[in-house]
Amino acid sequence: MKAIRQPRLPAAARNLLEEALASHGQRLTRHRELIFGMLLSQRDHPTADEVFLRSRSHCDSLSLATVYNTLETLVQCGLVRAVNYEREPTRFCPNLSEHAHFQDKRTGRVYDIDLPETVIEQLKAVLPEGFQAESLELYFHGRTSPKTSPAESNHAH
Amino acid sequence: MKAIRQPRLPAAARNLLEEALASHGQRLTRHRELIFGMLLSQRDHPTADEVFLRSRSHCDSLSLATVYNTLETLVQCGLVRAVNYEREPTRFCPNLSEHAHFQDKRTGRVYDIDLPETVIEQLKAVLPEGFQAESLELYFHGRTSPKTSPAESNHAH
DNA sequence: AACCGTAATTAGAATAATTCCAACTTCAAG
DNA sequence: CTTGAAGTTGGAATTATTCTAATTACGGTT
Repeated sequence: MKAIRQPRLPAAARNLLEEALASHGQRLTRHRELIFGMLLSQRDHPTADEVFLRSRSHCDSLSLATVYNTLETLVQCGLVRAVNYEREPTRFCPNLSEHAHFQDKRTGRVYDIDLPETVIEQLKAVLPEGFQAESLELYFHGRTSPKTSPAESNHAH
Repeated sequence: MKAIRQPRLPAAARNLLEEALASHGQRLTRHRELIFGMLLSQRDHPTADEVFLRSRSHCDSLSLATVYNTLETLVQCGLVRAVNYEREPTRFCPNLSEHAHFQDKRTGRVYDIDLPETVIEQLKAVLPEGFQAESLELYFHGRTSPKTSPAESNHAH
């Protein structure tokens, strides 16, 4: 697991990661740090395979299985959301705020769409008696007009 | 393609099917009629495989490939919606009204949730300039309380 | 610093849903 | 009838993901 030159995670992100892992009884490892960092540094909703390729350049001897394991762990810990469009491979998105997703028909690219708290309330209000939602996924699919379509990453942060 | 005893489709449904197919340059065939009928008669969001098994009992020598083809055709024609939860196999749902889906954590069962027009408007209003949605999928995931949870099929019709 | 036990990682095999393909059949129109 | 396009077929191929069994790393304890 020789790291070639592992990019250091900003302290805030590192703490977030460490605590989220700890609260789920998991250790902070170099791989988890690396992969979480990769997701944060290029927020374009990569697939597991893309994460693998990107991470590989920082750590040889990283296996695809580890990437899957790690992404799963991050999802469990609530640090990352899994984004499933149609029957495309699952994409991953470092969480932070509640949001929906929008996929551009033409490019396949996925964008984050902020969801105001009020809208989320409204959505949950749509459920009949007896249904308790624990999660909610909202997917749009359509076109972006070239003029206004945002750049590669959604929120710099 | 010997039909053993193909259930006849109600005239209304048959017309709907025929017209939707015609408007997309497709023929009405026995298989398409059968499979559409299967979806209508048991609206529990079956997977392709389940549709295959159910249809098999009415038509021997039906192939799984045809089921996939036919379901795809029905989706193209707007008669059926594909429902994708997590990375489970795609389920199919005969359309009619705009609605969301709710999956029960415990049973895995999927329910239709009516979406009032006003809510849909609100949702589309959430999109920033430059995003034009052509479709919208809303997925809930959670628990149903046994008391109030609905029976097998969502809307008798 | 060596030891232990558990957690993490690994490579590769296995799985499962879906798609592809090339041959065959059906059917409507001429 | 023939003909050709559309529909169907079984099986092979693809692909994302999960599983497995073996190895390695690591924190806590002497």
